[in-house]
Amino acid sequence: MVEISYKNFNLQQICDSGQCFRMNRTQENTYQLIAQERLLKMEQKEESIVFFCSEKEWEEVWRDYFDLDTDYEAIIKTIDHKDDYLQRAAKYGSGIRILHQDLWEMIISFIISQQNNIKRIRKCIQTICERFGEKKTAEDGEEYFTFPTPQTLARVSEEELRQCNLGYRSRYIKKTAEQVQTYEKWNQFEVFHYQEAKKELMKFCGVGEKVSECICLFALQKKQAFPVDTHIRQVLQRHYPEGFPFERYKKNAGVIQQYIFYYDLTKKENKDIGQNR
DNA sequence: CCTCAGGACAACC
DNA sequence: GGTTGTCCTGAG
Repeated sequence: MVEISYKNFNLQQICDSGQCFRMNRTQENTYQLIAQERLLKMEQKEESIVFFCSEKEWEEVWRDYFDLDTDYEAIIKTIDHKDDYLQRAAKYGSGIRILHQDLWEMIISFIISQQNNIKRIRKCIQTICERFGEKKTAEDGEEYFTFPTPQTLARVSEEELRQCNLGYRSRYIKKTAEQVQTYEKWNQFEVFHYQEAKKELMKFCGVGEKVSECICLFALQKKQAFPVDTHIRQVLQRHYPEGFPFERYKKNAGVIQQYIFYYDLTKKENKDIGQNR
């Protein structure tokens, strides 16, 4: 068990920021995450977070995964003081961190994400893990499924993928799994710069510009990647009709994007709750 | 019944 | 190089 006190680190905000589809809230203040072939349980306390794993595992696996060596407060401080909207958004989602997730898993996850909503994306991924992943048992006896490997998904038929409700994306996934098998530069993604990584990722079937940017941000730690979906596009039009100041935030634009996304998303949900009452 | 949710791709012009 | 139709599914 490891307990850390860290200012810009909130599990609920990370959960709801739409970057990780295998992290869930299990109870009021407890969460679990399946990543790195492991199941990690966590508890959010007022001033700290408890991770139910050994000190060794925390240092070797999760420290990097949760991007602990990046100072998010410093990024927030670079925000234009006159930019009221961004100030509010960053303050609201100041506990968000950009997770260092697995490349292969992100490629498939964000291919699934196109024309899809978060709830359904989670369900689709859960299904392919249960059907094609490896069943494991955690130390406390809880069973979970790992994300299927490229080898496995390359052998799965398109029809079997369709039965996971992946729709027309089934063909993309099948083909990308096959492409990855024979892709020679796989190990080079760690050294590719942003533009090159983005371009290379778009060679995979079903990966366009938006999906590629998501993969760059959430798997390759390219914090300058700024995925623009229809949702973000609307926000930019509404709040930045003169254009968004990309130059100012260039190397951390992706972090800013996450603040905007999370702020706008949960703000809308709050509105809905208000109307229902 | 139709529309839309965090797009990509091929087939055009 | 820009535009348009098509591709699944489930919720509203």
